Amino acid sequence: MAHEHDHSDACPGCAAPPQVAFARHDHSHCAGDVLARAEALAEAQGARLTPVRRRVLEILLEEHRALGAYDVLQRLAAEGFGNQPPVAYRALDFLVENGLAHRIRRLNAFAACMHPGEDHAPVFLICRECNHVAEAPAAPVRAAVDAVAASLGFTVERSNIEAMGLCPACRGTAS
Amino acid sequence: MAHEHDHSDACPGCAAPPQVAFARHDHSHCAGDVLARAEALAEAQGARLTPVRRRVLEILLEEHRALGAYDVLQRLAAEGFGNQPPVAYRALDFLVENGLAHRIRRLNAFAACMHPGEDHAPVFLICRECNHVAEAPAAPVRAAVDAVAASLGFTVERSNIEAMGLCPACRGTAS
DNA sequence: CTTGACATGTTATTGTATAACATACATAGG
DNA sequence: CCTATGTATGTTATACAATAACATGTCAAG
Repeated sequence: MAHEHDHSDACPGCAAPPQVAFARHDHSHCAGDVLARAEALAEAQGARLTPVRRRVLEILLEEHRALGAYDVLQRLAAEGFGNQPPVAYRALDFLVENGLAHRIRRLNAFAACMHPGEDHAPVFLICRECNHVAEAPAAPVRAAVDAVAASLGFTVERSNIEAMGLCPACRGTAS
Repeated sequence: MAHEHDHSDACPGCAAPPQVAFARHDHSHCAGDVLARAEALAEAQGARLTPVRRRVLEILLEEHRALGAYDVLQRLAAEGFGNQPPVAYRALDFLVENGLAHRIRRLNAFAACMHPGEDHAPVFLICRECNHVAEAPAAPVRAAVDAVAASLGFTVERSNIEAMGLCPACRGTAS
């Protein structure tokens, strides 16, 4: 079921190397790859990737963009899973807790993690035009956050960095 | 109406210099100072700091922490202003747009800006214990974000950086 | 004083998220 | 085998957050 994108030229958020995250490519490949790695990671962590959870992850990977909990729920319901909010939220929370998905607070939405097991708490680059989300390595950014926090005596446990702007594709098509 | 804090030893988020943001101090002083600067800034921008808007800013300054829109609304209603959600949201949106307050997405809440006119889009340090929010200078952090975004061809327009953790006071009282 | 722009007030609704409880399902210990 | 236990799922109901759409009021420029 390999296919080219038909929803956009850009494919933000795809797996490493980051340099191609926004480049045009067939992402059924990277999605499959991510799913395999996600399964391995879940196993390694003793987390159970049950049918609903796995299906939610697949949905996020297929859509390849940030999806609201109710969007996910709608798809689940259509496939015979429960059709009440907690079904979606529980699966999504599980994925987030286990590093298989991210919550994009600015969009009240969730997106599959494209680098499971690697750099958690990445920088999210959110295109305001096409709504696609890319993950960028956050190590230097987090270092800067830790530094300024430390100077105030604040201990950072988790950080969430979201940048709004224009992805390369949408900047090209600027109106 | 100067008074010492009775809700907490810490006073995160207070105005410059940042080194004292979390230090114990009388914040009625910095709040008044911020309010004066906010008025000046609004005037300079041709923005009208009307009674509701001004009152909302005062409420945020008095509370000195992130407040939900409905918390603000409740206080407004008790003082004879409108008691419907749009009243609070409009005032809050105005303050955010004019750089007088910030929206803390992680908390679905709003907090007064402690450095009106200075460094916008700061780093937010959110204490998970006392819920207090401090603003830290974000220039180096934003530089790091811009760098990684640029390497992907992404143009950053706005960024939102929120760190969860423990403020100095709450780390001391760790249970 | 009237027009136009902006601000406020109100009703109603949509969207997001969670509490609380009931049921099913796996699996390790008896 | 089976039953006790923890975990996962399903369902009902509700809480919390945000906005659409429209009516009214206010103020200053013409």
